[in-house]
Amino acid sequence: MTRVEELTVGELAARSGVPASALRFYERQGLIHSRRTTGNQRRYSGGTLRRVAFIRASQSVGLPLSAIGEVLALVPADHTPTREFWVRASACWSEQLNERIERMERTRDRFTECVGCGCLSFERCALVDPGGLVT
Amino acid sequence: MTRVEELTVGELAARSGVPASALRFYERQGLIHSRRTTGNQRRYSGGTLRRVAFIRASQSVGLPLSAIGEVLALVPADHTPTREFWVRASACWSEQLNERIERMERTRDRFTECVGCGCLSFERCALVDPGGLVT
DNA sequence: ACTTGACGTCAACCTTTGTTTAAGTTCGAG
DNA sequence: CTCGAACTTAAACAAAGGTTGACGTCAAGT
Repeated sequence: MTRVEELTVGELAARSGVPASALRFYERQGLIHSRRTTGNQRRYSGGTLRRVAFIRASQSVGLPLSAIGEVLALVPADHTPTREFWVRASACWSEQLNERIERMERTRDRFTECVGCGCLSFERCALVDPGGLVT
Repeated sequence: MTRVEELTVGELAARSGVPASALRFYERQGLIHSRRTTGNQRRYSGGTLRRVAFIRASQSVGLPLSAIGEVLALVPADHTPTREFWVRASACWSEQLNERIERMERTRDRFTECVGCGCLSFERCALVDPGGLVT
């Protein structure tokens, strides 16, 4: 009977939907961790599933692995993280997401405005370097 | 006196704020076009400034050059594009932007919900593969 | 014990979006 | 005409985020 507590790469891959190659890559990058069997195979704790889900969710909104790694560094790898860890991590993301959403809304509006206003003068109109391009 | 009608790479770079290397790259990718002098130097039409602005604005919201190229293919390179071309291009972007904004809002809410609900079970909760991860 | 599928490492490769460098050519002001 | 600044190309390099392949080992079923 397989312990639910520990997963092989393959199992983690199957459960998380993330290719094993990517999981090994994440591990090389220090985003997830494993213990090794005597035969040098990886064994992931069940909590790793959560970490992986967090990684993919974060990626899906455009965050780079490096940023994700920084946040995950705050989440203990071994023992189950307290709720607070995830709350903090999420709060951090919400902020970033809100910023991005705002930026996109601004840009969308600018697009519409710029074309709609008839100026069509991209050189001087709001569309050009609205702060989003330079930043 | 310099014609405003034609720009060298350097001038286009200065005016658009985009490095000449990037402009040459865009040209290789077919996003912008130039005529060549007898000495094989590039000369851009004034309208290229608009195309470049469009490219950067589009990029700033995360659209890949390939997608931008497809839309720009609809905008005539030589004669000044009719207003309708830009309207169409913009409409296209608005749609995509709205989609992305919605996706991000959904993800943000899921984050909050997931952590807030106390389940913290990323395996089964809404955060995991909300459709945004697979798509 | 043997076979087979999953696992291990390492290096090479891929895509995107450019930048840098080297070596050589052209432009245009004086 | 001359001279420096600006231009040309091809190719190499970068960084992110992995994938693929080669080749070897481990573990589980029969």
